[in-house]
Amino acid sequence: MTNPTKRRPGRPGRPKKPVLRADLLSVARGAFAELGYSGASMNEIAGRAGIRKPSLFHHFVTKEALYIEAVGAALAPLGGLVAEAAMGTDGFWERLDLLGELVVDYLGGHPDTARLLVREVLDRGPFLNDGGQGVVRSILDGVGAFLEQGMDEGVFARGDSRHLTLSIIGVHLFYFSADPLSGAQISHSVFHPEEVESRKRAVVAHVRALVGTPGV
Amino acid sequence: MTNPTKRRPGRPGRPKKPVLRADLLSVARGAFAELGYSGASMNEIAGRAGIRKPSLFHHFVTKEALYIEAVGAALAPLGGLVAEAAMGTDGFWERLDLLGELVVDYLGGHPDTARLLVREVLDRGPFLNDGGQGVVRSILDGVGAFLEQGMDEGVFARGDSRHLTLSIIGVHLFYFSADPLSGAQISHSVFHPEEVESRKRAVVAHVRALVGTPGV
DNA sequence: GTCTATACATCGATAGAC
DNA sequence: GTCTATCGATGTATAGAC
Repeated sequence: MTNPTKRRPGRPGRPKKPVLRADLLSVARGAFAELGYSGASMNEIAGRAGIRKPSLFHHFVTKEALYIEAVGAALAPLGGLVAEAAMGTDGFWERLDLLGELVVDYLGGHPDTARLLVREVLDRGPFLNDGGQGVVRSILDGVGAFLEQGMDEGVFARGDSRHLTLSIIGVHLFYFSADPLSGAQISHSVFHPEEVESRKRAVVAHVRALVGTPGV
Repeated sequence: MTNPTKRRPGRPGRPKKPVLRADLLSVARGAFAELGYSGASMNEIAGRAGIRKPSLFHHFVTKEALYIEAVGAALAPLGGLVAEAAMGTDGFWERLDLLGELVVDYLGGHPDTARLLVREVLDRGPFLNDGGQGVVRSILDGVGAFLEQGMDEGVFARGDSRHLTLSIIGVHLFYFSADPLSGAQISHSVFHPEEVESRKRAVVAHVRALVGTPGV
């Protein structure tokens, strides 16, 4: 065991360049989005980041802690967008369009987010109920409250805001989470800036049409 | 080892009542929908079915084979619905409404299906490209072709059928795959017959609104 | 057709050298 | 802060008794 003459290859030592915590979170986000929580192992994530598994455990005490921190950072901005739109001073339709554009920009600019969010919903993960007072549920409730607000103002027909909210969220999330299925017929990825602009125009029109639906 | 006098508890033997293959597939479907492919172990599935792991391997040579057979049976009927609607002789709007109602009825009547299908898309599983000539892709293409047909007939404004198709599918799938998030504000599950009827009315109205969207 | 027992890989997580 | 080495549990899959 304690044989100082026999040196094994790849002996430990001082790291040339310690990896940044933010880089680890980014890599983890990609792995969780691609493989899911169960499918993404700590060994896989560490390998993608260029370090070994125990080094990853040095930065995050458990796999769950890594997941919560990685996904939480990706989801938080979405709640902010909804809250901003609901508190705006413009007319309802202007705020509705703006919210749609901001969400598409965000999901289109951060390719892991929609996939992560949908996985979280399917898995009934920690962000549905507890983690940070339920980020996912707050996003959902925020959209619902925003739509109720428009109904209260008499801007559009009163309908079932719950069905409307879930349909709108479905329109937003499925498209970006289903890549490359969504982009099967186009030349470049759905996350290409040009395609994000195209989707943005479509979503704004679609959401306007949905919200204009007579109550059912 | 070979001690005939010492009998262990729970020794093997003839099964009282052999489990049916269809029951195993049903149980596996539920487990894959709930836990995902990686999260659902053969041990877990066997346990839910009331047998042991090696007995499950006797019916299905690998975990992947079990998954493919279980999910394939759940997805196939959806493709049939789309194909039927596209070939109908009624007017376009009638066929559009009927397709929406049939799909909601199917997804609402088979609680695992939407969740399985969305997981398959997120995982880029075997049904996206190969398994049975790409069931998922054929469903997507079928809806797109149906919409193009309506445009060709001049029934509604020509728009981007790709965006339209993906938005409509998002409306259908997210709602049922996000249970119980979708049913957070209602008293009973989204799969309760009464709630399925409610969703059906909403979806028909939403899809009509989406399809009536001016081209973008 | 079901079982016990087991092979072998990988899982999350830890110990301790450097 | 990174590493090698290892732990115990669990993963897929198999052998062979009944």
